[in-house]
Amino acid sequence: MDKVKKVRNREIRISDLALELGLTKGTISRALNGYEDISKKTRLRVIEAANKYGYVPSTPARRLALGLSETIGIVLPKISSQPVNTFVSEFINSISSNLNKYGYDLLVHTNESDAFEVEPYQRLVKSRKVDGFIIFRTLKKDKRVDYLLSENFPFVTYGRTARIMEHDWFDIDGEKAFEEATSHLIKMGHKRISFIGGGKEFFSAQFRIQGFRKMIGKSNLEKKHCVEMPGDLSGKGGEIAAHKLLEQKFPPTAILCSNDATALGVIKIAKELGFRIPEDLSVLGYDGIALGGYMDPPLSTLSFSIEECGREVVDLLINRLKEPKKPFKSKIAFANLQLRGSDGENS
Amino acid sequence: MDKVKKVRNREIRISDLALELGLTKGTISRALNGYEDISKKTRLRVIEAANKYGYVPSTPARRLALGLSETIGIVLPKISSQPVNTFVSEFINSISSNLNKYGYDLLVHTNESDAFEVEPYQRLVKSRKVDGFIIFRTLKKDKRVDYLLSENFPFVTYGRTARIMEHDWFDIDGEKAFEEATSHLIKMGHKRISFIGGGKEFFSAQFRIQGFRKMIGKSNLEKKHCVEMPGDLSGKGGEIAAHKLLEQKFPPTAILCSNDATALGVIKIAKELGFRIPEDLSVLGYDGIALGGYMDPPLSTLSFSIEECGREVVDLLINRLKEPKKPFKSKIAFANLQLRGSDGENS
DNA sequence: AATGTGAACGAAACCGGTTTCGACTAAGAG
DNA sequence: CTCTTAGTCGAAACCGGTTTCGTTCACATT
Repeated sequence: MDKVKKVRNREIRISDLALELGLTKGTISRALNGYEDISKKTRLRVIEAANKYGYVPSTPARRLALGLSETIGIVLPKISSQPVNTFVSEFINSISSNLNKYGYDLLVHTNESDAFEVEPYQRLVKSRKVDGFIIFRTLKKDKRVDYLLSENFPFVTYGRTARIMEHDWFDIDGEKAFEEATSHLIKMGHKRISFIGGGKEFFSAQFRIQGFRKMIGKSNLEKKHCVEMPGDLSGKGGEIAAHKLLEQKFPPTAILCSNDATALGVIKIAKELGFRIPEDLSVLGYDGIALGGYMDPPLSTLSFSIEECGREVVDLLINRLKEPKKPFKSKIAFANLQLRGSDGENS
Repeated sequence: MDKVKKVRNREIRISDLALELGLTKGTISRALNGYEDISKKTRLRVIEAANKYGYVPSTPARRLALGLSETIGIVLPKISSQPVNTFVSEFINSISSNLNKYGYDLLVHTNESDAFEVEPYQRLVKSRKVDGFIIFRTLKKDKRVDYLLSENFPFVTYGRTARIMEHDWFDIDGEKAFEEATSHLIKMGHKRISFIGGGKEFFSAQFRIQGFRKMIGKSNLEKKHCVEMPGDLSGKGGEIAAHKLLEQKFPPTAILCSNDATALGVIKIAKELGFRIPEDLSVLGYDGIALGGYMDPPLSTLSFSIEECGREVVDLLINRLKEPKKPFKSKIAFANLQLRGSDGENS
């Protein structure tokens, strides 16, 4: 691979500034970085000159000298996995915006193979391109977490893992969310409530199904009519599960889905099979994607703030970088039942 | 702001390797970078040792020495602008994946104020954090383009600008797309076809409306029944425009929308007003978002490959970096009419 | 045997910052 | 009028690579 020609930039360097002011670069550097041993007079002189000439320190040079990259890495799965969701873009948006506040940059890397491979993380660690990671879509046994822990490399997860006590994390309380959703459906008089899960590999799937089971268990509904179906968090997965559920002799009157995409698939098939929504069938999703509001009927869902997710993980990670020794922190946020129209009373 | 403590990494450095092998770091460097003046024997010895010890060059050091950041920047608008679309995440996914092939990283920055401000670009240029930019959602008169051209800084746009001959760009042929869509509707027997535009600030809006006008002009339809409405590329904008269009004495029998979000808003209002789709009203969108397929009826749209968009802009930019003097290149791709169910014959 | 040649590597400068340490100066203390 | 001391700044090392230039040595040449 032929090299990119280097075009030394004509940007002003610290030595230019030093020459101009008759100082040494060490002094310039300390003046700009607020050291106490620089007189107020020269500090002001330096700052003024820096502004005048538009001096901005060379990031590569700073990074080398400081031994820091001031960059956080995030590894995305290949898009194919969830093309239906705006989560990733909103999450990245929030993360980068919040990182910028702290003077950090966001490096986005796309995984070529599997989203959970360790390899891209290794490369980024060894090449010293990032100071920390944000990991999302966590697994219970997560190799990425294992690797970074073994390297003692800073990171935070969005989502819990089996090693919850050994790292910082932020998560939405999926269990509680599905408890709420389930009891809402029970209150609405539904007797046959089904659940479509998804992404069993994700730890989050367990919490969601637990919430469902817990409330079904507490109720006096007939368990055999409250079926749990597997899914894959895609619209297609919802379609398949819906076929199986709705073609039963006693089909559910309400279906709780692990995410909105699944719910959309369910609604599609339900309509094809002649179910009216919400009269014959209530459908609840999870994610709160904006497009759900434009469905017919508008999708009822559990929504949460992605902006908050980004902000929280960034705060946790920055604190970790600042104080590596501090005990690990975690935070849980809640999803809100957003009833828009795809759910109703059981008649 | 207190500084992050520096934890000098225990990663192996080039000097460690040099010591270990009894060579100098210059020799190690040249051996690993394929210089001709290193004997095959030592080259192999060096490579072997590098693998054995897991040596990976420090990126900050390389970047400083090379005067390159090997990083491409992209500045995202604050999410509020288009929460309905998966474009951004797919685009980023494709870009980062394609950049990785060339050994480049992707730096994602989020604009705090306006998407079209120059300021974040300036900061990234002056701090030497990136070697080039990918700009999207271009304006006809684009300050970002003006700035980067004035600095002679490499970039490529996704979307055309007024200074089309002065930079590399990739775009979808919006004019042709809307020509096709319009003539499709004409062929289906529609006599009253309306258009809802959007994002007038974007250059792309002009091409789309031009395509519409051109085909309406060529036809013998009554122009007064082929209304053009403004929009803002949001669902809300579609709703507002739909109200105005459909509450006319002679409402359109087909509405062509500048994007899918708008089309969803239109469909929502149309249904509320009692229009059956597609029997009473055909609606066409643009973008090809996956979720459109789950609408009722599934949204007909003009779709294109976002992966391709990412790949093309990356190729253009990398070539520019490799050969800064070459004449500018551009490429146009086409959108495909994807008829899913929201359009039909005019009865 | 002296000279020329090319292959292979070492030495050192350089990239542009940061940080430690020491020197100088002026003011305050005795 | 010396001696400290604090306040300022310069000098230089350092971060970890890359690259230029020159040296060394083996070997072929005459």
